[in-house]
Amino acid sequence: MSTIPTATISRLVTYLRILTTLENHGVKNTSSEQLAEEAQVSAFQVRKDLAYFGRFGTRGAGYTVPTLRRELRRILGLNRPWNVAIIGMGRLGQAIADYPHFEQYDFSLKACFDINPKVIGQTISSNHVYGMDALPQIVKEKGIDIGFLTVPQASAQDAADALVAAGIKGILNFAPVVINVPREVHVEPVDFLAGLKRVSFYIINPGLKEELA
Amino acid sequence: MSTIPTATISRLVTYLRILTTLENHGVKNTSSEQLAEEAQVSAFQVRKDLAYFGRFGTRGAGYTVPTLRRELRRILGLNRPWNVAIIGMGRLGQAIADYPHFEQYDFSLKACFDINPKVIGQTISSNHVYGMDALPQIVKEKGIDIGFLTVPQASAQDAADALVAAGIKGILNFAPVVINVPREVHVEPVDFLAGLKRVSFYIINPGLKEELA
DNA sequence: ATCTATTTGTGAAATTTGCCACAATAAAAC
DNA sequence: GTTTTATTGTGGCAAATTTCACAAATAGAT
Ligand SMILES: NC(=O)c1ccc[n+]([C@@H]2O[C@H](COP(=O)([O-])OP(=O)(O)OC[C@H]3O[C@@H](n4cnc5c(N)ncnc54)[C@H](O)[C@@H]3O)[C@@H](O)[C@H]2O)c1
Ligand SMILES: NC(=O)c1ccc[n+]([C@@H]2O[C@H](COP(=O)([O-])OP(=O)(O)OC[C@H]3O[C@@H](n4cnc5c(N)ncnc54)[C@H](O)[C@@H]3O)[C@@H](O)[C@H]2O)c1
Repeated sequence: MSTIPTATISRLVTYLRILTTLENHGVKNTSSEQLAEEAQVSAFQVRKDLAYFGRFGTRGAGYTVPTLRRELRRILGLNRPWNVAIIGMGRLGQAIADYPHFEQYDFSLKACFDINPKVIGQTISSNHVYGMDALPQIVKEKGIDIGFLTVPQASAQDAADALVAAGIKGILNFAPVVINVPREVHVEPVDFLAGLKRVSFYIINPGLKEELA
Repeated sequence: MSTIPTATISRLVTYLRILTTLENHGVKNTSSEQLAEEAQVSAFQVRKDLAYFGRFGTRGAGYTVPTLRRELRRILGLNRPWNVAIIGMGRLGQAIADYPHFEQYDFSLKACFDINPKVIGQTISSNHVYGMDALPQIVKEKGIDIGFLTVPQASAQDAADALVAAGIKGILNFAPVVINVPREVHVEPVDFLAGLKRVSFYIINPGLKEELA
């Protein structure tokens, strides 16, 4: 298990989602073939991705939906609660605070932060908004693991530094900029404008899309 | 120019953003070294990425910021206006309609759509909300190229089918599901929950992050 | 109990992507 | 005008990733 492709982790998330949908529909068994079709990858790929972590199927019969789902949740670390905080309670931060689907996945919004005195002290979706100076203490007290960075581009590095100093372990970066953090902190970009620009490129270069069977 | 890595396109978007920031700060010249540092990749990578599309620098001197920026905008297709529509005017759709930074990039929000009779006919951020039956006609009339898919997971495939039937060329998919479209339509996922789950994995597996110099 | 039909798990090949060294070349210094 | 310095552009190599073929194993049929 020396190294695992990033793309594999992304696909595991997709497989998990498909398994959840199957389970909700009462489906008991599945196969690499079915997962592959839903995820739009090859069946080889599904099996190879799973093989990085162990053996989860039975030859000739395929996979048991609840079992594989449980295993993938364990592999991805989703079988434990994660405490998250939002940094920057502007339009996007507020929209995310309103989003009800976290709890369903054992992600729990524990605190909100902003730098604007007019916003600090308000209550947004039944969450108190703290000032940035309270960050280290609240992170420690509430055991916050992950920060959602929803501040303007120009403030993103500063806010990220504050999160790192407070001892956060992962950052979901919504700002359209590459932020610099120590290696032990993991950053995932969620970059809407970048996606839009990629769409632009692929529309004007239709030939450059990789062929799919 | 047979095939260009997807990762290269993502990095070009990053380089463009860096160049825009540099230009706004009045910086006239730059180098693969500087771009590499800001983008957190190697200088080789920057030069290789650019080499797919031509020669843009002068040896010994580096790159001229406005020139390289203009070239990247051309390569990415950002030197022309793009007309976009939002499908699904719930919390996220509304937040995006409010987002003012589109115009700055020659992306123009031309129409909003929903399936809920209570929402249809409303005006959101000075955009009229149309019913889904109006999609084909409005897409044609207003020359809409790109659709933002912000409907619930369960409706995403249906709404995507409607977009495809209406003749849209690209989709930014905010729903947490893999949608199935013909090859000539390009889909970019913007998947917040998937990012969150990847963070979870990398927090519990700190050893699996690729080494960086 | 044996055979047949499936479908997984995996080593090896093929492909893709990234890395690196260095020749080419332009600007600056002298 | 020549030399020095700097930095790009690129061909070849290494590493990572995907694809593939097939042996191993299991469930179900006979
Ligand atoms: N609004 C959208 O639809 C949208 C979509 C995608 C990405 N984004 C990105 O998300 C980020 C936020 O966007 P927005 O529209 O919510 O912006 P916004 O201006 O509405 O909100 C930003 C908030 O961050 C706070 N802030 C600023 N500096 C801070 C700091 N150093 N520490 C803590 N808080 C700080 C501000 O007080 C403000 O409340 C931006 O980077 C934007 O590009 C927004
Ligand atoms: N709210 C967030 O912060 C957030 C963040 C990331 C991703 N998402 C994803 O974005 C999507 C939308 O989230 P939301 O919170 O805005 O949901 P929402 O329920 O508030 O809004 C969804 C809207 O889509 C409309 N709709 C439903 N089916 C439709 C159809 N077939 N055609 C057209 N319109 C249709 C509904 O009438 C509603 O107005 C979801 O897939 C969600 O998972 C939301």
